[in-house]
Formats: sequence, structure tokens, C-alpha cells
Amino acid sequence: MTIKEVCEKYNLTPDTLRYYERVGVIPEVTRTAGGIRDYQEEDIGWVENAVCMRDAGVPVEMLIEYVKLFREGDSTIEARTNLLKEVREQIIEAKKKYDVALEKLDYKISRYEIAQKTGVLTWDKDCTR
Amino acid sequence: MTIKEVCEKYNLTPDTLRYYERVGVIPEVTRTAGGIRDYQEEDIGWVENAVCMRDAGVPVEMLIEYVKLFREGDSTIEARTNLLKEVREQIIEAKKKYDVALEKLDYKISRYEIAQKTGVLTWDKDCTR
DNA sequence: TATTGACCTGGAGTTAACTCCAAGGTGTAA
DNA sequence: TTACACCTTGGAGTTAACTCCAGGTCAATA
Repeated sequence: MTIKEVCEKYNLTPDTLRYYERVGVIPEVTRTAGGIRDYQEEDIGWVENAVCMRDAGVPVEMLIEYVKLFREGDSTIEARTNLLKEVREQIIEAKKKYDVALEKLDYKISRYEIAQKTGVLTWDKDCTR
Repeated sequence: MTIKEVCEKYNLTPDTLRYYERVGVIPEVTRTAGGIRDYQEEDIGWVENAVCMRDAGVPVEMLIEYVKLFREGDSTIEARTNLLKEVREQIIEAKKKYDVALEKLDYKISRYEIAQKTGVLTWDKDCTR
């Protein structure tokens, strides 16, 4: 698969894909004899993983660390497990914050919708504006 | 409340709070005669809101837009409602991505934990490494 | 009233994560 | 075999969101 096809599949730009490879967010991609990237199933697996984790706000830095450990071989299995667990905790914490914001938003939206019907908009003591 | 106290309450720096005010993430804060910020309940409400939304990944840009509309008065109630709804949708979408990542992570962690017990680490066809 | 520590402003600097660009190589269709 | 689209690299530029700094002001305390 060419870089363009992979980009279309995951909705990113060639520059981003090359950047990911350069800094080590994904391991080195398979090339043709002429030096052009030819993504194999495994390469694509790494891309998919990177996109998924970035979408969840995992820093590039952590993905690089994981790939680095992966390349060092089986001796890093425990370190990798710990890293993955840390990432999981971070995402769970972030999700909690999203829920707090959603609750606030739902409350505000309900107030605004009442205001649009009645023409009267009031705020509570907590200054939830 | 002084800027320092507000910072301690919400775990941010004075520079960040002043920055929020300068760019309009929060409206202008009440001042003492000498020009020093003296956060009132309402000012603090705006700060709390900003922190909550930023924690949920809402761009500063959107918070500025909301404050701008708020200052324009009741004629912008509909626009504000729409903005809030847009923010809500964005957060819901982001949360979905977090769930996808969590599922992947849980799967990988379970594989790694089996590997740590048995000493054998295998990968599936989807290259979930 | 003098000191001292917290606060002020405007503007420059930093960081993460891309994003763009110039100069050149690859590969396929005519 | 040439035209052309697409690919390559190294390096510079951009953007969002802070973060830092210099030079000065304010106010509580000795």
C-alpha cells in the first residue's frame, strides 16, 4: 500500500505519516527497491494503533517510548505492560473530566432552552454561565 | 480572592489566569483601587468554567467566542445555545474515540499479562502490538 | 517610612505536534 | 524516452496554549 492509500484510509497527510516514522511513533516502514514506502499489513497495524492512541490524546512521546521498548525485544515486556497500564489510567482520568464538562454543558443548555421559550435567562449561585 | 488563591484552588499559574483574561477566555476580572485583581464569586465562576472546559479539550478559541457572545447580551442567546451544543457534540465524539482506545489497550494488556505468566507473547492478525 | 514580597503589563520565548517546502529521485503511460 | 504524477529527504515554518521575563507598582509589616 502506498503512503497515499494509507493516508486516505486513516485520514491523515503524507507529512504526518513520514513524521511519525521519523520520530519513531511507528517503526521503519517496508520500502520498495527504489526506496519508496510500501506499507505491509504489519506497518498498517502500527499506523492504525498510532492514530487510535493519538485520537485518545496519548502523547507522541509515549508512543515513541512504546515502540522503542518493542524494538528492544522480550526483555521489555514488563515495561511495556506498565506503560500500557499508565496510558489506560490517563485515558480513564481524561474521560472523567469529559463527563464533568458534559454535565455542566447539559445543565447550561437546558437553561438556555428554557430561556429561549420564556425569554427569561437566570443564573444560579455557582455562576454557571 | 487574590490571583494566587484562585490559582491554588484550580491548580493553575498566575500567568495562565492572566493569559485567559487577556485573550478573553474569561471576562475582565474585578480589580482593587490599586489595579490588583480581586476575584469575586462571579469571576471565579468563569474561571471554574474555563478550567472545566479546557480539561475536556475545548479549544480556547471556542471559550473566547462564548464570552464574546455573552458580553453582547440577550440577542446572542440562540447563538450561545448552538455553540454549547456544538461543544457537547465534540466532547461526545472525543469520548467515543477514548473508548475505542481503551478497548484496544485492555486487549493488549491482557495479552501482555498472559505473556508474563507463560513467557509466550503472540500477536493477532490485526497486528495489535 | 523603608523594606519586602506579591502583583502589574507588554512582549518575547517555549513546547508539542504537526505542516510546508525545495531540490531531487521513481515509476508508469504514451 | 520523455512527460508527469507521485515519491524522497532534511530542514524550516506554523499553530495552539501556554510560560517566562524585565521593569515597574502596590500594600502589609518592622
